[in-house]
This record gives sequence, structure tokens and C-alpha cells, in this order.
Amino acid sequence: MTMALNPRQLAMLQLVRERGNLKTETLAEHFSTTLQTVRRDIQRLTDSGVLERFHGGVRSLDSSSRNTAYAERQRSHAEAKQRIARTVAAAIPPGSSLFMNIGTTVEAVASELLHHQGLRIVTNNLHVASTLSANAQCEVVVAGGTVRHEDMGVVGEAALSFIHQFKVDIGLIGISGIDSDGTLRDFDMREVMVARAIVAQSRQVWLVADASKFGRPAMIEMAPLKVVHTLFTDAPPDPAFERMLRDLDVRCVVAPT
Amino acid sequence: MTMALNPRQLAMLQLVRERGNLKTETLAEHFSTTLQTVRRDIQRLTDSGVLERFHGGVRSLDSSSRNTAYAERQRSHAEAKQRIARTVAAAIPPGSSLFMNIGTTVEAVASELLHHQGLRIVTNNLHVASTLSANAQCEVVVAGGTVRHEDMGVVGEAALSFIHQFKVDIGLIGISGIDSDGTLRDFDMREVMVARAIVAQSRQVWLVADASKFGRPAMIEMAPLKVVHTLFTDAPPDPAFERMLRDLDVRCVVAPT
DNA sequence: GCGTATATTTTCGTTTTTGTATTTATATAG
DNA sequence: CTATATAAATACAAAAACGAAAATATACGC
Repeated sequence: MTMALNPRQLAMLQLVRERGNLKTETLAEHFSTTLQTVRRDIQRLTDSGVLERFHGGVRSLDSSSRNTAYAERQRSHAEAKQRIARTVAAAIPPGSSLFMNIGTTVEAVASELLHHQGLRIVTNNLHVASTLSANAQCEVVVAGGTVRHEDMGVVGEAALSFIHQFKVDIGLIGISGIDSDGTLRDFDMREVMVARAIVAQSRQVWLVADASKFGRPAMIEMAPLKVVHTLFTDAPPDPAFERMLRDLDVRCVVAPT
Repeated sequence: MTMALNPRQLAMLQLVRERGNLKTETLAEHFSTTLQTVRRDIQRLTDSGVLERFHGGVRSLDSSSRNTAYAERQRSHAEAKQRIARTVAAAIPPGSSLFMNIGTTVEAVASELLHHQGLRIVTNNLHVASTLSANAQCEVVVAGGTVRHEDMGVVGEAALSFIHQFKVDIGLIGISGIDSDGTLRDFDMREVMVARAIVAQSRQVWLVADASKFGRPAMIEMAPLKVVHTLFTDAPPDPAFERMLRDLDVRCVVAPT
């Protein structure tokens, strides 16, 4: 039988997963040991398939870096998304209950909530569930239903009736586009249904959308913009948009740099 | 049968759980006894599955160090698990419907199903859902409910009633231990409830368990072994076990090397 | 007190891990 | 393509940790 990993090897695995990839020498330094030992550790970890090595170091080989199309979307506007996420996270009171739906910005918020206390989070986004399950101080509830392959969103009739069982403080939603006619729009009917359910079951609706979403058209109308209580974004909207927001009584928070 | 733990062993267990992991020598010092005694104590504690040892010390396997504990469990017996997984995957007919529950061996099966066609899979395991969502030919349904932090299992009342909506061809389950008295046992009540629901709603039950699970005690009884239709494992069970399997009419498939 | 059962320590050979030195492989500039 | 620097594999010795068994201590019933 293969002996279990020792603490150093376990820590190494975790570190590489966090950073994505690391040089052998950096690891040796970090654990104050020799290169040989690090190489041996790496060998064991790669043997079991969780890491992959390249000349000079190792990289993590888990789900986050597999799907390139998805990873790409995640990278785009990464800086803006993180700024928005930090702002949103700071605005969420401890002990709140939340819905969180599909979208890379929403996922960025999840990462920022890792050290919040006592949250109750209901989500149809498996990335969010996965991220937040690392926070032991946080109750994570995932909606049941069919998993979409593109983005690991849970949708379908089951998800809708699941969500309807809850009533939460804040419904945090992402969106494909905010049409200039003042409607929130998305591309996927099934996800739109989920988002509507979330809006219906939340005392407040918070929308996260980077500036690229303004005026961006998408097929399906999800809801009028006025259902949104607060919009979090990364850059001030243009005057026309701003007026619309004011008319509809939507508060707009621009994330500081 | 199993002897009760003495005060020192209980204290040791508690200490390890607090600190996450400890060196054998530290423990010997702390209890002002010899290394041998500590090792013997450790042995008893690991036999019952609450601690795990590595060269130089022990670590707790429960919530206090869950991140690392999960990574470690995933790695241990990796080769055996993959062999079992390949065998199971080969036995699953195209177009089947399946339940898949918690367990690293079950997750290994998920990886092997990435190129199967037309499966319908219901799972309470977010790792399985995540893995299989990469297979576009496969409908993945995730159970709704509370997410356990240790292993990303979905449990709770909601998960149970969700599962009860389905009736599938094959219920594929993992388990913490198969007691020598012929019962399937696990450590977590909530996961046991889910497993029972899966058993109830499956036309056939397939159990995946590497040889280390044979005769390994665990607290909670999940079901009698005879509910299992086929057991997939990595090494031939000992004669006593084999007789029991035959008596209970459980088919046993040993994965080839 | 005596004998027995159980628990602990001591001892010692074996295994595992780690570090150093040397050789081989790999990447990169010119 | 070749030269050269850097990384990785190999080999081996030293140290640490392990496991088994013998010796010793402790507890407990009679």
C-alpha cells in the first residue's frame, strides 16, 4: 500500500493549486528543503495525476484550467470583475442570505466572500458552490436540476421549484446584456427562467455587470431593469444610461480602482 | 471486538483534531511517553478511520483539516481506484441512467465516463457533476440541498426528496467501510440517508470499494450488504468474505490489473 | 502474597526519507 | 545546428522513523 502524503506534500499540492504553477526552486525555498526532495514530492503528486510537471516546475491540472473557452471568458475583464466583486462583497452584511446565479462576475464575488462569516447562500452555479464550500462559516445550498455543460449552471423545472422554496435578503445576479431600452437580457431561456425565479424570491436584487454589458443586445428579455435595487459596475455609465437608472430608481455603485 | 479507548488515546485524538496534524515525536513528548506507545495508540485510532498516519506523524481526517484531508483521500489508493473505475465504466451500457453518490472511487468512475454516450446521471456529488459536465453527450442532474464542506456532497432533506423523484437503472455508490458482519457503514448520517434513498430508487445497486474497505468499521449502518447487486473491487476478498458474498448473492467483480 | 493479564518500555534490525555528488537530459541563444 | 546554462535523473550514504519481539512494569482478582 502506498504511504499517505506528508504535510509538506499536501501543502505543496495546495500551494500549486492556488498559484496555478510554480518553479521547483520556489517550492524548495518555500519549504526550506532541497531541490531533490521537492522533485521527489512532485513525482508522487504527478504520479497520481493531480499535477503536471514542466521543465523547471509544476502546474495544477484540475478543472479550472481544463475548459479553455470558459477560462477565456473568465479572464476577460478580469480586473474589472474583481474590482466589482470586492465592492459587492464589502456591501454584503454578515449573516445575510443570498441567491447567486450564473456569470463569471458572480463567481468573482463568491471568491471574495471566502472569509465572510455566517452567510447563507443559495446558488444554481456549481462554480460558486464549489468555491464557497471552502468557507466553513458559510452555509451553501445548491439548487437541484439539470447541469448545463457550457457553464455548470443548474437549470430546468426542478431548479425553479427549488428556488421558489426560499426567500432571501439579496438576489445577486449576473446578466449577458442590459439593453438600451431598459431591459435585462440573456441568451439562454432556461437561465432566464432561473433568474426570474431569483428576482421573485429576493427582497432586494443586486445586479453585477461590467461596463461592456451596457447596451449589449441579447435575445431574451429577463426582466425590466427597474426590478434591480442596486447595480454594481466598474465604470460610470454614459449620461443617457445614468438618467435611465435614475428614472427607474436604480442605485448605481461604481467600484473604485 | 473493538476495545474502548483509554484516556490518553482520547486526549490524543482530540489534540490531533485541534492541530490538524502532529508529529509522532511531539505526541510522545506531550504525553511524556515513548514513541512506541504513541504509535500503538495511533494505530488504534487510524484503524477506526478517524485519523490517518503519514511517515512521521498523524493527521485528522475530519472537518478541522478538510481541504488537505480530501486531497489526501483522493490520492490514496489512486491506482486501485482507477482500475476499479475503468472496470465499472466498461460495464455500464450506453444510454443507462445512473445515480452516483459521494466517494473518491465514484469520482474516478465519473472521469472514466467522459466518453460514454447518452448517459443520464443523477448525483449529489458536485465533483462528479463538475467532471461529467464536460461530457456533452451526457445529461447531468444534480440533487439540490446543503453542500457539505468536507467533500462537496449535497445532503439534507431537500436532496432526499429530490432523489426520490427518480428511478434509475443503476445506483452506483461508494462507502466508508464494509463491516465483517455484512453491513455497509459510513461515518456521516446525512450521507447515509442519501445513500439509502439511492438504493431505494435504483433497479440495481453497484458498490465500488477498494480492498481497504473490507472489514473496516464505521459508525453508522447504511444498509445490509445484500442490497448490493454487484461489488466492484481491486483485489480478491479473503475466503470468509467471499463466502459471505456468495451467501448473500452479491456478484463480485475484481478489476484486472 | 501470588499469578495472570494487560500495558509500557527497551532494544535492535529494517524501511523510508533526505541530502550530496555525479551524470544525463532539456531548453535557449547565437 | 551547436554550445552552454539549467534542470532532472541516478546513485549512494546518513539520518529519521518504523515494527517486532523481549523485558519490564502495572493492575487486578483470588
